[in-house]
Amino acid sequence: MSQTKKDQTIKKNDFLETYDINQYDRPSIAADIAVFSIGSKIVEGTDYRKLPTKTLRLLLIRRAEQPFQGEWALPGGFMKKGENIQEAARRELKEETGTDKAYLELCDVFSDSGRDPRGWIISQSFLAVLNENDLANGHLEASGDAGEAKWFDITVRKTADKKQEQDNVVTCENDYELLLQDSDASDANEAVRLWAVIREHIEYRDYHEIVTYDIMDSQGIAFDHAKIITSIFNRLRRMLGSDIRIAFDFMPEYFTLTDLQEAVELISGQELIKPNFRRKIAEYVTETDMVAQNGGHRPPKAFVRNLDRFYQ
Amino acid sequence: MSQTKKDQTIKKNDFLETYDINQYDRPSIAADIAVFSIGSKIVEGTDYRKLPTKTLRLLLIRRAEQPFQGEWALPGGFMKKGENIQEAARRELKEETGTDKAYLELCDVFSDSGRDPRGWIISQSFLAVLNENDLANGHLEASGDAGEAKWFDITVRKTADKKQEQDNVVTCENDYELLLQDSDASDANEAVRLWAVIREHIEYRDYHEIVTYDIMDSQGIAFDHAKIITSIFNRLRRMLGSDIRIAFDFMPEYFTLTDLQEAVELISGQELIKPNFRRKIAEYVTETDMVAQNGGHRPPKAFVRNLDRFYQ
DNA sequence: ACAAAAGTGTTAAACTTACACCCATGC
DNA sequence: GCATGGGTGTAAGTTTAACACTTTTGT
Repeated sequence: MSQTKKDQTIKKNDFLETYDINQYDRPSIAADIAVFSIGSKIVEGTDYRKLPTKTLRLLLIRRAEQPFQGEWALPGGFMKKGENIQEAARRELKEETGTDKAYLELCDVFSDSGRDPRGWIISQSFLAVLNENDLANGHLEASGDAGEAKWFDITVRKTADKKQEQDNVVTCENDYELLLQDSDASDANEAVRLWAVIREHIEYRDYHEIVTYDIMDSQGIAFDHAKIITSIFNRLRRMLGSDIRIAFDFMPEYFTLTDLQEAVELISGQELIKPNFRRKIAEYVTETDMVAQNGGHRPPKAFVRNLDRFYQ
Repeated sequence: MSQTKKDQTIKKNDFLETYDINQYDRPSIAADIAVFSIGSKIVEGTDYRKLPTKTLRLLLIRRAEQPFQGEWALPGGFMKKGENIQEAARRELKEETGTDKAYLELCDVFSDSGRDPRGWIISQSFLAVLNENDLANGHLEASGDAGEAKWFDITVRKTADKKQEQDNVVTCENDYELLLQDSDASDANEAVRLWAVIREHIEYRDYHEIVTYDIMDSQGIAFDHAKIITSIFNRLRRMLGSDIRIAFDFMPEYFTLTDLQEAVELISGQELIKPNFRRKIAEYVTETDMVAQNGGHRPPKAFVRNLDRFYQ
């Protein structure tokens, strides 16, 4: 601060030897990943013509240890020295799913003090999107390290929506109900069912916004992960609004346009008009001469991504 | 991992007492902030009718200590126990600029090992936008802690643009020239002039993308901050494309539509057609009965933000 | 035959883009 | 008077949105 000219001649190496990084308190860094996919519900005994119902799914891991033993958490783990946070996330994702074929993007950072009872732990949250055909053997395995892994049908519903202005400060409070249901349960009554209510609190003051999330209620979801899940889901929805390409990450190499449209509809929560949708994504896909066989109706053509137009 | 049923009955508190967070290596966390504003160049002796030329500016701090002593770095500092990363960033921003009236948003995380010679240090990078009228006394002060602070005119220019496809892997290499020039230099020859070439490397493999930045060349910019600056500038430009509201964060409470348009043009690097621009932003502004006085031409009306439409 | 889903064409409305023009001011 | 910037109108082109219709299949 008040260093003189003379002091500045200290050599770089001398400095590095006297600098002790351990004098400061430091947090642990975790990468937590919200892995989304789309799965189909096979319902027996329905009309042979009908396509299976699809659901948006989130991958969760049952915690084998304290804290939050037995509750469900996002897959993830601690960052190791020598790797960067993106590498840590990809390593964890591969450990849990066995695949590298996934979209992976850093989203937000959760660093409130007290968010983890084990100590000062910061979570770098990631959004991942994959197609379940790319899983190690086409399905999840007990990958060992973190306990049981399961897909959950995810529903996020806005239940309240409040806006008020006072003294040039605009405050919005949005409540979201997060519902997670065991995707593969044969008996609906026996299915694991997780639940949370999250309040998004947006404050616009002096023309800048501060967004915070609070957990109002939570059942069976470990740590502050209900917050993280809700915020990443909202981000996925927003992303889709400005760039349709994220929908393709749910698809396998060959896919039908109806599958793609269903993906967009599931994420956005809105039905789309088929011809309009097809015009919109036309430039991103290439028709193949293959057809899918899926029931008592005209077989749909299979498409692949049009890489040329896909990447700027 | 191979915990038995019996072990799982350990009580939460017992667990917490035996858990030693210090057994793991941990990084330090810094918040580094790219503070942008728009400033005017007062050129003496030009036509009395002409408006001052505006430039996009970035705030940098001259490092008083090793490492990188004498070079210029983003304002920022280490996160403290008991605050979250957003609070740390706002604290640092206030220390450097004296204001709370700034847009502040977490962008990316820079965590490559070896990025800081002092040890394992992760940078959480933030974008900040402010209007210089909101600075503590209308201008920067030697705020003490971190040394000399200065505004730099920032220019980012794409100098190369390569795209190739091989084995279903698309690779893009974009080179950017980053130029930073002392905003307040009276003599152009004596002005501090910082410079870097950054290569953005985008790899699309298995339908997911990995973006990395490399510093090809750098003059006078500390740490890997040339990377951070370039990536945040690109983010600001992209943001503006999808949401015009960020442009308002450069404005004071009362502003003219020409000032607003100039802000958008400076960030996007593109000239806009006045009537079209005005139609686009019409819903975000409210006309006042005040006028600005700025030279030998029709005085422009002053506008304020239309808060109602501004926030959803 | 029929229900389900695949796939295409048409039109009106909304928005974007480009350009042309007039107005008010200080010197 | 004139150069500079403030401010508005209009028409063509493009995109979006809604709807109606035909085609193909397995049982």
